[in-house]
Amino acid sequence: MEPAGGYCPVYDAISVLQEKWTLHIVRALLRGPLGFNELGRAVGGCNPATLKTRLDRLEELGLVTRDVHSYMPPRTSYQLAEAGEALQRVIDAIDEWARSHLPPSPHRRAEMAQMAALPQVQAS
Amino acid sequence: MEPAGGYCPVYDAISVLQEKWTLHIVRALLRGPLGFNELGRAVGGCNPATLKTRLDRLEELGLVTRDVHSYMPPRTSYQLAEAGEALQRVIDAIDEWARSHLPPSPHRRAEMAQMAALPQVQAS
DNA sequence: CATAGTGCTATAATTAGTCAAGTGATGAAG
DNA sequence: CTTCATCACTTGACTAATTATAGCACTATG
Repeated sequence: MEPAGGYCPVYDAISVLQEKWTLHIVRALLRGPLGFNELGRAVGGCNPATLKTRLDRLEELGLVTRDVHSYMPPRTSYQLAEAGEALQRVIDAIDEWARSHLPPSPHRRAEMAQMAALPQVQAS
Repeated sequence: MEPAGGYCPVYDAISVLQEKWTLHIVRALLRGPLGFNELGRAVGGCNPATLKTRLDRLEELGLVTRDVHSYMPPRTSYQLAEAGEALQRVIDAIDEWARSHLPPSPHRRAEMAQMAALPQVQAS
């Protein structure tokens, strides 16, 4: 699983970032630290097993830090380390690309059609 | 599988880009159009079944165009459409992040160690 | 006292991705 | 002239990743 000629950091980076939920997790944490379940909900339906796997990975890569406030009752918070926050640029780039070049999904297209059909409502 | 509050294009974008091999494919095509097997090799060993699935998806999203030059013998070339090329910004952002914040993989670390010539250690 | 919440973990089932082989025409090599 | 490789894939069997579901030990709320 290597690029044709030699090793490059971008290849590695892509391989990390393409893991399912990873970018969603980072994006959620960019707004501030969250607890485990809280994060799961923010991310939109990632199940706990996968979430734990990802968070462990992100922690070992130094993108995320885990603070255990109390064991019982359990209370933990996850937040981005510096390397994690630096992904803001990547998310921003994706954001910009999405708005200008990604065709809306069927679901969103339906929603937009609905909004367009309704009488004008002030959307700020 | 939706974010907590409403739908946003970034979420959709991330969901597309996190599919395995997708970003690798885009990155390979950024250097110019490629044939099917050629692309598979450039991408670093993606198998044909997955490659086809991804390319079909990218085509339907309008990121990639497929040109069939001849059916038999088969000759096809894949290249980025405008929306695909626009991902250059995203790749660039990942590139920059990778260089400054991603710890080298074990493999690369081994390579670098070798190059940096460990002090007084002779690997024979 | 039942219910919902915390951060997980275990098990099983589903889904996604991989591997190996094959297709059918063609060009190159033996 | 036979064999082999190459092109762009397809097929089917397999494995790895992700999911649903349940549960743990415990607190806080109603």
